[in-house]
Amino acid sequence: MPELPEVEVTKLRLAPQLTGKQITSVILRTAKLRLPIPPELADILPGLQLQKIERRGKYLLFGFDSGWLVIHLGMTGYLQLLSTVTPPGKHDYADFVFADGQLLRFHDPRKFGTILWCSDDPLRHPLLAGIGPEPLTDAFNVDALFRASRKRKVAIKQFIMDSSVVAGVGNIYANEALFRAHIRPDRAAGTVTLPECTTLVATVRAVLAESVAAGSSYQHDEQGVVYHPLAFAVYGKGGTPCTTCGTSLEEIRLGNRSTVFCPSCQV
DNA sequence: AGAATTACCTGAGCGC
DNA sequence: TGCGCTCAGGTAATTC
Repeated sequence: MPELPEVEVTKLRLAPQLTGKQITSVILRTAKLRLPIPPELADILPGLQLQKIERRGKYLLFGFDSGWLVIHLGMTGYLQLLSTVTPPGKHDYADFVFADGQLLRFHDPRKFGTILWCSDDPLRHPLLAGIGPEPLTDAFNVDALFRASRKRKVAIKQFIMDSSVVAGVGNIYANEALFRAHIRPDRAAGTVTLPECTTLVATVRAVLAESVAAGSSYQHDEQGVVYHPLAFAVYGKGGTPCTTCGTSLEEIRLGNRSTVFCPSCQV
């Protein structure tokens, strides 16, 4: 569920609180995430000072002098920052305790998240090496998108959700970007024209950037998922009138993902 | 190679 | 009240 904006906002929230702080202890409560949490984290991290927090796609990268702590929030993960040590709840699977008493807690009911340790460049880790261009940089551009999509038969929505095509675009923002670009999500990627690719690059950037600026479209925390009521034009709104033309929004499934679009506005 | 499908996991919501 | 079912979806692995 956390997509790029949610991860970016998490980074922005944590960086001022934790940068420069030293980790004193690490508590791991399960190794059974989608990938096992490396148990040696509890030995490696204590004593290290957090230098910086970066993001690549939906991965958070916590930089230390001797390596990187890499965290992916999966579907239901979130990072809670507590000012004091408090008893863990049911799905609190990792605690990172800092010297000033702050506690960074990883919570993930569905266990789709990932925690890794990289002793060298995390961008070369197999899970990150194949990630496509960052959508909010020039690396994501019309030329690259157009070229990569030629002769591809997969639906354009699934195409832009492919992390090797562009980083960090999940189901929610794929729906929103295609609505704004007036492109039907079930079109074969190879049929999307150059002008349409131009528009799509712009709308992908726009929906992500707007969401980051708003502090993400939703927050997933101990209170559950909280959506900004007017944040989405189509996501979760199948059967309701299109905000542009009033036509009933259509809901289909693409690659087993809920897909909503306006059959009138999107061609 | 690319497309399609499945697995991983648990909570919420629903029909009965 | 509770059982069984479906859905939610990021990503990797598997199959065709």
